[in-house]
Amino acid sequence: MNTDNSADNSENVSNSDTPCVVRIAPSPSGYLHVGTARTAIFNWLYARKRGGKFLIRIEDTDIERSESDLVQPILDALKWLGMESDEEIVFQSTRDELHRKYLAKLMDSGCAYRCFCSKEKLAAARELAMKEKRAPRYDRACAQFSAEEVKAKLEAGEASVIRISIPDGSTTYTDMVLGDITRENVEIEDFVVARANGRALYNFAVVVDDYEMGVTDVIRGNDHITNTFKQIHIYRALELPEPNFAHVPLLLRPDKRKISKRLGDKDVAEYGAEGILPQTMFNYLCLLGWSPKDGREVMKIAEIQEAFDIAGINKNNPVFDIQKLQAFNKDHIKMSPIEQLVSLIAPKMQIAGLITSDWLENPENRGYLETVIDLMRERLRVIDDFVISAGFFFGDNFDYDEKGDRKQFIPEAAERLTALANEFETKSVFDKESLEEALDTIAEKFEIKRAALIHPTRLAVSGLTVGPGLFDLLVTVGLEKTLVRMRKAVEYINSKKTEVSS
RNA sequence: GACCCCAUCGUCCAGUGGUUAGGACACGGCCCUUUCAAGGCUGAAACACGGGUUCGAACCCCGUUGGGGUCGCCA
Repeated sequence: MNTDNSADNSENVSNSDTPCVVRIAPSPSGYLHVGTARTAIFNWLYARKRGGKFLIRIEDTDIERSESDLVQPILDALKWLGMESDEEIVFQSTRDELHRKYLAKLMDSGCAYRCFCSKEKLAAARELAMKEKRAPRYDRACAQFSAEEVKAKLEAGEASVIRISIPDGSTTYTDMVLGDITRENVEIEDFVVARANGRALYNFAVVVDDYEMGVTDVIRGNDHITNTFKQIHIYRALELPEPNFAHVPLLLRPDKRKISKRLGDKDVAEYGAEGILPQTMFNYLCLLGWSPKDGREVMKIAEIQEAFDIAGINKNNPVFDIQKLQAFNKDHIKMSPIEQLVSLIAPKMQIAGLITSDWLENPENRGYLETVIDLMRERLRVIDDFVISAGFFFGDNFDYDEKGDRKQFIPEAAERLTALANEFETKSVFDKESLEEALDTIAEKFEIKRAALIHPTRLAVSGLTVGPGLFDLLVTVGLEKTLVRMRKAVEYINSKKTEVSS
């Protein structure tokens, strides 16, 4: 009799060949945070792995403003990550009638009753319970009323909500991630399923919608565990089949608090705007709480899809680490197809004023941009780095790095750069070999190390002290610009000299 | 406070009864000397604590501590 663990249990509740329907159910906030994105990813992976369906439902029953300006950003962010609903998107707010139908069914089942208690009375009771260190639970006062009493109150126009009655005993379900979870039913109060105005509340609407949408597997955040017990009792009262449940750990901030918009945690779209690739985000997010167990970390989405197994999801809450996200991004930039990089980088260059909107239409320009990207991609952490570290390939308008200026643009550099520029000019071909040859010639002439020429030249041509190999850099920039920039630097160095002497 | 969940380097992830406890990010050092924000090598760094079970526990059980979540006529 071996003890069950979550992996074994998950095998029991759903075998991997069964077609499934999963859903992600965000509420419209105009914002998709990384936690929700990650939950969506797990759902999506689960569906893809089994050839099932991935659906999106917008839970907008409370928020009056279910305008598309609050919904669209969420959909956009999901799409950015490569996830779209396999069916038409469901808006919970449009299903009021359906919810009411099931509410009537619930009343008929005898598993629910009308409650006439005032909000004030309930709030006071709750407060008292907390103060006395008891769990706040509804006292079932209204469950005692006879049918006649209820009828009379209703006719008298008393406002009432609907509460579900939770039976005695205990409730256990098998979580695909956490294994068996049990709760004493006395801990689950007779919660409200419908408002005084007759509209269904969250837990009830979710059950109805999940059932109607054919959802077979509910994969959501850990924070829904208590809801799961409530929902199970709704399924039972309505005599509907229960789906499988999986509760994935919550994403935490470095200070171990739950990630939230309020605390300034970034929107998924913001990471995108800052130059994180969607495949990086996808990869990093699903590795928070899951791994392929074989040491692989930086993976393509197809690889992840292949290796994914919900039973392998951890139980503990991981901390979101932006440093590691960026490190992943560096690797994904290296592996990413050039077209993707061009399409991401070009708009940023336009904003930076480095190229015009039609610049890319010229195939020659595109080729040049691709060359530069290939030269630079090795050292990019985020897409935005490109604008900073490769701007000099596209314009002469740059300042010299301050430290580099002090260190490299010493008085002697003027003469050396001039000589080197002249030597470059004599070369019939402008390639790595001849450049290296020219540099060696001048180094010998001045009896200095190559580095004493290389560094000032780099600074003169790029304004930077770091970057790709100098000869690659120069070949890409081209002879003409190289000479102009070197001579411009010479002038600058000379002007520094006169400033000092005057 | 009640209930539920969780617990391996600073962080993420391996490790399910016998391992020098492994990898990644971050951090330190060294190398490359054509730079580094690139690359290579390397170092420091963890089984929360206490009891059991067992010949033997990071791993199984119990407790403690710590962390997280939930406790609305919100979703």
